[in-house]
Amino acid sequence: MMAGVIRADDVKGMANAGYYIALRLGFAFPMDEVNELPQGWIDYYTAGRFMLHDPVIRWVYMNTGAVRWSEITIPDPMQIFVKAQGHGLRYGVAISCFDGSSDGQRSFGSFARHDREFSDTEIQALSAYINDLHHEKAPPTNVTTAELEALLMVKQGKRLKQIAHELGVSEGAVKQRLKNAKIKLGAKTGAQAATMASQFGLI
Amino acid sequence: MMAGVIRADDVKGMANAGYYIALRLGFAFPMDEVNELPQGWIDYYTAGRFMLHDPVIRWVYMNTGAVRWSEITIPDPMQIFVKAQGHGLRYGVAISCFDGSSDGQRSFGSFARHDREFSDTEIQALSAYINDLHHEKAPPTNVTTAELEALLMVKQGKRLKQIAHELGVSEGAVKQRLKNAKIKLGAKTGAQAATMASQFGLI
DNA sequence: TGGTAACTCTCCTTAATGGAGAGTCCATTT
DNA sequence: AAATGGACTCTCCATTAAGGAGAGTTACCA
Repeated sequence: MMAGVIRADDVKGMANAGYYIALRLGFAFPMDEVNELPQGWIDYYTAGRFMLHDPVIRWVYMNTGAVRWSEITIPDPMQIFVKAQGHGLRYGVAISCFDGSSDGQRSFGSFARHDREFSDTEIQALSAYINDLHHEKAPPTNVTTAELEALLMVKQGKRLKQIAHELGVSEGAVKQRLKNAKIKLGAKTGAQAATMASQFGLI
Repeated sequence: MMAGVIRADDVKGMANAGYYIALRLGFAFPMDEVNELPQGWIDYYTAGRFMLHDPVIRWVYMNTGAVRWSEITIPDPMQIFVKAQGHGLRYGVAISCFDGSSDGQRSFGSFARHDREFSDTEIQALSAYINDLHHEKAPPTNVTTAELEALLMVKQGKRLKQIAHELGVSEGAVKQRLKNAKIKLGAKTGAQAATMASQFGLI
């Protein structure tokens, strides 16, 4: 039996009661998140501000690796696991991934099923998935200040002519900076480059 | 003495040891954040994963209004306040703002000084500032599905021609959708509209 | 039925993009 | 002290894409 590479579609099938992924958690909050939990649970959780009390959150902050919800020993005074069951989130696995090399950023996911525990194979596949996403979202480090400066101004809705004027360089220079930025970010358009840099927290 | 309207520049002077603002915290994480804390503290805080233990964070999650750090009674087993002092964050105020009307989103800020406590007037001004930002960041609700669909594809680096083809409409139609989206978002260019929609969590 | 709002389209102007090439500033070699 | 290579910056030009003004088409609601 092989784990194989899995994609977003496979995850939906595997976590049939929903899942949540937070990518590149830094100082306090992540760079990106994927929330495929049931809307009812999202609303209830939000209104109740459960995050700080959620044993899953506490576990992923403190640990690295994977654990079934049923194996988490952190106290649950607010009965969040019980409340989650009411929304179909009965069995689950929490996965936390930490890239020692980077600036302390970690990513985690919490996946839920309503019918049975996750198998070891599934947990392995999901761990690999989180790990992949974590590395995919690693921001490029070679984008120069001049390039980011131009990207920021694009994000702010400025035109190339205006950017050139404000920076005191030619329009051609601005174009080149944006062209370089696009290559480094792997973006096809200026709009995509600006949103990517924004999500990476570069600008 | 008047509180008056304050801007980002004024905040830097008022919180002379740094500040942190999280805007529109929903399910777990905020839509936007401003981090003007000292880099040394950011690194230490990140590496130590203090967030879940930080009495300030716990306070702003549970309460609405403003409180001086010295008045917070939540236990601080990890001595985060003491550790913060080593980075110049000696006196502080936490401000939490909740807009009952919206979908449970709240915003908060934590501001620090190294020399003295914040005055009531300052706290009032900072509260107003957070409140303003909170309302400024309220996502528009009138952007249509078709418009968001087009914005998403712009964000993904697609060209108008390709978007039109994939959606089965004319290129002019796509332009019109983007124009409407820009008006509703208050954006000057498609790039700005896409990044704004992205930060609002609309796409 | 007149008003309004979303969507659609065309025509024209202006802006962005991509390719090829060249000068500048460094740090590393020769 | 050249020479080399790399990263960055800038120019020019041809092509393509985006933006703006205006008007037509549904469809729905008062």
